[in-house]
Parts: sequence; C-alpha cells; structure tokens
Amino acid sequence: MSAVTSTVNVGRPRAFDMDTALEKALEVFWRKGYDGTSLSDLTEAMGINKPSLYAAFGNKEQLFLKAIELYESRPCSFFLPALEKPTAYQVAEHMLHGAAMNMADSNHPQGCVVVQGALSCSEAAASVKEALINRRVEGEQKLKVRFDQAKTDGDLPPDTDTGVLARYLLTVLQGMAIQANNGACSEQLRQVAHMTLQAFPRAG
Amino acid sequence: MSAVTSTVNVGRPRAFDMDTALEKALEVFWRKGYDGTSLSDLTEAMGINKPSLYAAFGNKEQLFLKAIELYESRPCSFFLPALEKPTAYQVAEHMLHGAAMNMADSNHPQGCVVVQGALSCSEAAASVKEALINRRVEGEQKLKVRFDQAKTDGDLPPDTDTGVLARYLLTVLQGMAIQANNGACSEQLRQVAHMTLQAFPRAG
DNA sequence: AGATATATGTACTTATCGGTAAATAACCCT
DNA sequence: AGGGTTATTTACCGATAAGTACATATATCT
Repeated sequence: MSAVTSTVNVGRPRAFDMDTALEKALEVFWRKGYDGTSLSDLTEAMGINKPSLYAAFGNKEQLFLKAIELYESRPCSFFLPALEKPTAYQVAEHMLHGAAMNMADSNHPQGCVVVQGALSCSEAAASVKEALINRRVEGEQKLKVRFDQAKTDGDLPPDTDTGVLARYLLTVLQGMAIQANNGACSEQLRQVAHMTLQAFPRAG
Repeated sequence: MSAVTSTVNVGRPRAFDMDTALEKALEVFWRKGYDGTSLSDLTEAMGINKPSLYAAFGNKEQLFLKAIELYESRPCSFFLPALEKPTAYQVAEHMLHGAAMNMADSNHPQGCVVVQGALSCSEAAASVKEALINRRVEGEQKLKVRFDQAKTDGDLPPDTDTGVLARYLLTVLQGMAIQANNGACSEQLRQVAHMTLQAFPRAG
C-alpha cells in the first residue's frame, strides 16, 4: 500500500473530462456571476449530473474557485505575461492592449470574471467575493513590485509613486471590464488604452 | 369626480414612509446586488411586510428600478452636477473628485449601484442589467455632448475626439467603483483621479 | 353611523435552491 | 469469475425563493 493517495486507475472511470467541464463552468460563472448561477445552470452546461459535480469539484463555492484558478492560468490570460515585458511602459502597454483584445472577445463572456463574478452579492457568496478582492489586490501589488523594479532599472523616473501608478492602471483595466459589459468593442477599448498611456511617465 | 386618478386621503393610510423605505431598499440592492438580494432582505431592511412592498412598489424588479432612480437623483449624486462646470477640465475634475469622495464613503455601501447592481446576473435579472447598461451608456453620451460643447467653447483642442475622452473618463469612474469595493479609501481614489487628469487635454 | 376604500399581518402557494442517499454500472486486480 | 473501488443515475431532502389570498384594521366620505 502506497503512502500517497492512490491515483491508479481503480474503480469506474470518469465519463467526462474535468478540464473541459471546468471550462464550461467558468463560462457560466463569468456570464451570470456566482449568485446568478444555479447548480442546474452548471450541470446543464457541463453535461453532468449533480452528484458527479459534487464528487469531482466539492461544491458550488469550490467549483467557482477552481474556475477562477483556471481563468487566471489560461493561455489567453494577459496579466502575468505582461509583467515580463522589459520596461514599465511596455508592461502597461501590453496589459492594456491585452485587456482591450480579451475583454471584448465575443468567443466568451465579456469583461473579467475576477471583477464581475461576485462584486455585489449575497451573504452566501461573501467568501468568494473576498477571494476575488484578494486576487485583484494581489494583482495590483504584483504590478507595484514590477514598477519598483522598473524604477531601479531606470525606466521610470525616480520620484514615481509606483503604488499610485499601479492603482491607476488597475483602475482603468477594471473599468474596461465594465465597458466591455456595456458592449464596447476591442477598438473602443484600445482607444481608452491609448489615452491611459498619455498619463504614463516616460523613461526618466 | 376628478378626471385624474384620485390621490385624496381615502382608505387606510400607509403606515410607513415610501421615500425612507426606498432608501433602505437602495442600500440593500447596492450592497448585495439584484440577484443577491432576497425579498426577506428587503422587507427586513424596509421594516414592512411583503404585501405592503408589493402594493407600494409593484415587485422586486420595479422596486429596484425605483431605487436606481432615487440613487441618481439624490443630493449627494455627483455626475449630473459636474456637467454644469464651466470648462471640460473642471467637469472631469469635479466628476473624478466627486467619485473619489462618494464611492469610498463609509456611510453607505462602497462603489456605485449602477455599476455593480447587476453586472453579471441570472436570466431573471437580464432586464435590470439592460436598464443599468443603458444608464451607463447614456451617462457616457451626456458627457460626450458636454465635451462637444467644450470644443465649440474653445476649452478643448479642436482635434479632440470627444467620444474617446468621455469613454476614457467613464472607464476610470467605473474602475473606481471596483477599487472602492476592493477597499480603497477616498485618498487613494483621489490619487487615481489626479493621474487620470494627466491624460486630459488642456485648453487649446 | 354606515358605506367605501386602502393598508396590514398571517399564512399560504408553487418553484427552485444547494446538497445528498442509495442503488446500479463500469472499471482494475487477483 | 469474483471482490474491491469509484462513477453515474434517479430520486429525494429541508430551506428558501418570489409572489399572493384572505381576513382584519384604519382611514375618509356621505
């Protein structure tokens, strides 16, 4: 008997693919929000029954959190990759243009599930709201750290308030999520991105 | 007998004040969103029973729409008053500073109910979501018209794209609603407002 | 005082919510 | 072939959702 939990192929095999089911769940949560999504919505979209959902993902809340993890780790995600760009300005540029492209993409719900998944919500959703707030605040913190690095790299003026700069950028990105929900297209978001960069300090 | 619907004091008088009850309803919808708010939440906050609510306000959806009307017409509202300022820059300035003050005010829920009342929502809330989108888009249109006026007034450069400028400003304002939900304070929002104005075209 | 009209509180309806018990089906290992 | 293990299906649970029927209370009008 092994010390770790057995992962060998014992028992009846799962009849659905967990990753694609999770993708489907993400899309529903994205479009309807946590409170607006019922288990029937989920099981219908995922093509499975409730006991399968509970066995595979725990419960509604855990499924939501796993869907958010998937959202942030997907290949089309733009936030973390943008942090890798060589200069602060390019980081901002790629982030804003990535958001303009992604948030208005009609291949999935508009906006950003981290913003709109549980913004105002019932008490039952309070913990997932908290989780989303943490994600947003952590993203802002990561961006600040990146800008701090840029300051020592010399591609931001030494008197730059990196906290304010990160917050400004995140504010626009989060606003773009609302704009996408309003029906704004990629080109319109790109124009906002361009204006946003007007306020960005150039290399000192 | 009068031609208009009788408004005389006939029948048992209402035992509660409709305006203060509507204020209470607004606060609940603001904090919990349309989907996240139950009738029990509403009746408890308003201090009335369900039949009184239905008799006075119609149903949940109509109550929500009336609460939104109240929200936009309240004295502490900042959007429409800002449009009256003499120059485009002052319009933007007052709007941004008003938002910074109002959205983080701890005397009521944080953010903006027009943004967060029904962003992602169930199909049951689709019509109120649509109503909120319309409000946001109309606000953007009003701001554009104001900036068009500013262009003829000469306090915006003649080559200004007023549509983009209005969309940029609304994007930041809507992003500030998310920031307020994240827990940002007025001072932090004011810093964002200041940065936003860096991108604003000065008098041509 | 009595008729009329409106508001209120209690109790109810139907539908759906998130979540689960229990029987059965499908796989691996010996 | 048979035992062990896990997934699936069906049917269900108590709680709560939005909304309402009905009897009663409180006002005005004649």
